[in-house]
Amino acid sequence: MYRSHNNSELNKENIGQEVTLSGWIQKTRDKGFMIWADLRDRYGITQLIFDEDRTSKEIMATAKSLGREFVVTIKGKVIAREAVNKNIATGDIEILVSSIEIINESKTPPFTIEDNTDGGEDIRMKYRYLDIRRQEVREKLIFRHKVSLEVRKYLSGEEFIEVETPYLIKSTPEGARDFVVPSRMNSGEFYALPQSPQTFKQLLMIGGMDKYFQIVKCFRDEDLRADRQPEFTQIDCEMAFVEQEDILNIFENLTKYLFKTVNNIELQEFPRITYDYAMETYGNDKPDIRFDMKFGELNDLAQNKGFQVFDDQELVVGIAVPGCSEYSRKQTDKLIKWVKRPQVGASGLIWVKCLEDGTYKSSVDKFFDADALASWAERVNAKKGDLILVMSGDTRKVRPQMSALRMEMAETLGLRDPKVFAPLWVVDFPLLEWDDDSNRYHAMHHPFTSPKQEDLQYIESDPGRIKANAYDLVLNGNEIGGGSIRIHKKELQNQMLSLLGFSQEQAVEQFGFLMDAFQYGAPPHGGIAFGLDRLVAIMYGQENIKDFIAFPKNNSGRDVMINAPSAIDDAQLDELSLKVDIKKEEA
RNA sequence: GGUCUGGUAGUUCAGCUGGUUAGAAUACCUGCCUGUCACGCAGGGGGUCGCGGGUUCGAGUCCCGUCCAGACCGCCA
Repeated sequence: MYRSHNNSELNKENIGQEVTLSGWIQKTRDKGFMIWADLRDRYGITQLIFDEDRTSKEIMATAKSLGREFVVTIKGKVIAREAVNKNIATGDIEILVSSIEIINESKTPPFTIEDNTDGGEDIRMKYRYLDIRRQEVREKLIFRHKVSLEVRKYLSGEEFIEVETPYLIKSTPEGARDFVVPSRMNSGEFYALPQSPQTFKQLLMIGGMDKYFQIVKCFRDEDLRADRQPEFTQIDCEMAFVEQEDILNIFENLTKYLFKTVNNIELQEFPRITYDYAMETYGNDKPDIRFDMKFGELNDLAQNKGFQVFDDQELVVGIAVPGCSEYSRKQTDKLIKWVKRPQVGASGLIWVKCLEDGTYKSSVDKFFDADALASWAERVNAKKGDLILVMSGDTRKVRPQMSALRMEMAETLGLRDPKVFAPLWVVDFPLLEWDDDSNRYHAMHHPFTSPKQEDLQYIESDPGRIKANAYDLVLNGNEIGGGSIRIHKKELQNQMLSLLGFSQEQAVEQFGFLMDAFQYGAPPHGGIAFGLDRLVAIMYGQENIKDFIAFPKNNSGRDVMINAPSAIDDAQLDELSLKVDIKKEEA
């Protein structure tokens, strides 16, 4: 037998009992006459004691030889500690060891297995199995498990059915790049891994499943970020006979339920704003509304007053940064430098200090008098003590730039409190998005999103102004879910695909199966998908999703532990009828 | 594809304006220690300064290239 108890459950009640425990040696404290060892498993830590008077010489010698991360099984008696430790659950007791077996020795780990580990990200990923022994990582994985479990409970309670959909599917040109898998039995042909189970869940609706969900891996071969992995998990949902309102309600309730059961937080009703409002007010379709700093458009107040920088620009926009009117020249210069970085790409930044005495000081005092500056202050809702920051230029450039600045200021001012949760719905997304590179419209959400009925009239004349029945759930500046009401008629789907530049043949080749299915009584339907990794990370108060994934990939899509991806041998290539021809640039 | 930051002991980092034998903490090893729990004390071992080239009397430090890691922009229907 390896254990009668785990390492967190013994306490005063157990004093006198003979127990068997197993685990890893966290640390030994050798005082010569007495040796303590912390025995760790996933539940906690129990202190073992060996001492000259009560422990045999042989066991004493074994105790001296214990190293970090040795796996041992011990038998012993639960005794009261002379000096208790209030910091751990088992702090009242210790185990006087009567026998010990070293099950497996361990090399000295490359980093310490502690909450404040000395290991950097690099080394921890290479030895991820050691990293997972740390309480911090373990807790995050358990937290994720709890969220998944509650999702399944809630949706099952609402009569959703979890159905698995295939991973080996068909590559499509729309959207992200596909990961492809060569087929041995069909030489020269490839499967693609799903970017989402989108068409399958729609087919399930046509199949009458009515309410479907799946906690499912999705794959996208695009560049990565702190909150983006090439394989990631979605809570994928679809419902038939519903309107947008039904979906928003159910999944708002799911979100509230998760926060209640997992975080013990009661969320209020989620605000709903339109995409257009989000862009005008926050310059961004996933606004962080934990703080204010709403955009104020200043065109009418600031243009044609002799300041050439503003004149003839499409947009002049400002925000009021709270409590920063005392910024020094050095600090404002730093901000100007920051917005000029290539990542932001602004051409400049104007500042106005709203001083406590009611006067203004600005970088454009030559061009604007106090009355003018006061009118700006009113427009951007600036109070005494605030710092107004203003940028100008093309709307589609300035908005994201100002948005980046808004987030940066919030970050510096500590307004992005990870323990505060501000969810909202962004609705009425545009159906299409013009792409200069390919010189055509792209679906903003995906090609199956239904246009709003009242905008169908623009489908020939001005497709760009069509709004969609599409919505995102945004939490603290992150998109954590997105969905839409889908098209369920063949004709409209065809029209949509042709808007996206598909020829009739391509449309049939790519999505003929779906449009065929629409002809056999497709019900109206719609759905949503949540990014589970991101949701879990944010609920936990973090934005980096790596620690919530047991074995994540690094920035370049590599698994540094197993060293994947890697080359495959010629025999394997032969079977797949593949030849690898890596082009190397000639010097 | 691009921008920025970093790469020095097992690990995390410091190392200025180029100058003698490259440091700290921690981890590791040895000894001591009668209640430790971040134990303490004394001692010890441990370095291809990512790699290649260049400038220089002299390079961890400056320059060029390259690889790796991280954050971001593009990209992510």
